[in-house]
Amino acid sequence: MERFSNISMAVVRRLPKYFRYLGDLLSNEIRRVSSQELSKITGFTASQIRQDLNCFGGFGQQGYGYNVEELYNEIGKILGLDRTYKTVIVGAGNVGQAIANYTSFQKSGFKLHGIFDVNPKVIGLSINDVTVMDVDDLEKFIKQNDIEIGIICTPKAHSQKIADLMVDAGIKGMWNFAPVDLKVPDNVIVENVHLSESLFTISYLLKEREETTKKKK
Amino acid sequence: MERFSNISMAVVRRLPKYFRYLGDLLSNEIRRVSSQELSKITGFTASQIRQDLNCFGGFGQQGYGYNVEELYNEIGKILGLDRTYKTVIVGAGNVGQAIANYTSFQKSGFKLHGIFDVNPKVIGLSINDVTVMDVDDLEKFIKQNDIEIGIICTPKAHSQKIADLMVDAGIKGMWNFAPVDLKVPDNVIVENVHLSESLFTISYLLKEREETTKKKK
DNA sequence: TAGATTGTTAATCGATTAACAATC
DNA sequence: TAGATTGTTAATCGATTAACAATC
Repeated sequence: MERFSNISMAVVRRLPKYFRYLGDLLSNEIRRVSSQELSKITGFTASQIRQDLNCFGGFGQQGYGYNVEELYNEIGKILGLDRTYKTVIVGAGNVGQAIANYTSFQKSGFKLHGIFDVNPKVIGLSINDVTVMDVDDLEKFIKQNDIEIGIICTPKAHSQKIADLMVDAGIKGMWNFAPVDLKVPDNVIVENVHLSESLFTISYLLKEREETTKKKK
Repeated sequence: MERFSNISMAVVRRLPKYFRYLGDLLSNEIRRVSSQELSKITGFTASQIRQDLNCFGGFGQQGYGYNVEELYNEIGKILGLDRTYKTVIVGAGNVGQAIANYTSFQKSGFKLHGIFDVNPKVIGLSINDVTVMDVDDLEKFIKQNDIEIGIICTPKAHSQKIADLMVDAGIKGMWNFAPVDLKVPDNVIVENVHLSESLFTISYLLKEREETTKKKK
């Protein structure tokens, strides 16, 4: 995946966290916040917060801080959450179904237009008001409906094939839950959710914790 | 979360990826691999791979490279995958059920001992041979069964409360799917899977891509 | 032995933190 | 105006990459 700007991924990955905490402040009807207060809430340093925000513009005011609502809206726009996205899910197994039923994504603007599977037993079923279709129709569906984001919830062995198909159909981004690193052209975005890698980090850290505790004794 | 060793998290997060690719090589019956070949496969530099592996010991041999099976087993041990872990899921909604049905985690040694929920309608149901219990019994269950890992799949508003309860019951690690940053004591490990943060990264990158494409024209 | 490739140190790069002038 | 807090530059820290001697 090629990058198109000079904003580092480290910064980009903090943006959704700012957005979430600002949303919390907003629902608590807090109007203004300083980088120092945000630092306490988020755990990032005040300096880092000011640096991060300044990548995108001067949203603050000296002596005052940041207007919560304004900053929330601005970061929403930066994240591209001021519009909707057409999505499809491929793979109607456990993960695919869970994502399909996860209403908060729909609320954020990620609209589910189709679910696809190979299994004749699930084709035709309706999940969260979306019918499961045959994966043979995937390419045509993406093209005809201008789908932008493909959510890959297929088994490892089929995932690259599905990704290739989506690329041919002109998909712009993929959210990949399969435990593979997909090969796609530079202009296609892939965001991985590698659950087992996340899980194995826990066992690693548990082990590390145990070893160090032993040593200290 | 306190760290107990001087291995950086950047290194730790690459270990599961090495493990996965070595597993792939192993099932393709490839016996040896050099850091250069691993570099091609993983996308990390050969230098980084050698540095990473050397944090844990000299697994390679000059002039030869690494024995795939040996390295796979060693990294498995480093990740703590040479034993089993007792887990419980809290929250039998979409995500909780998907995780419960995800058999590959069980195969990796993460054994599901219980599922808990507040909803009387789901209490008593059986998911993947595990009965859903009342969350009121969670603390007792964790203590009596020496559960080490708690998987939090509850709504945002209840998650910190559940985490507190687990900490009191002596849980060692948590896999958190709720969109909150849990507050736990230093010796308890928390690994977050913040799905919406991951999703919002896609919309950000799509927008960035679009803007830069426009400019180039 | 000669060639290949590791282990490891040094150099570079990038990200985070500190500091402070600008200014509300 | 005085106090507060940003925006921004400079300093520090840590992670990645390059280089090469060691050695199989």
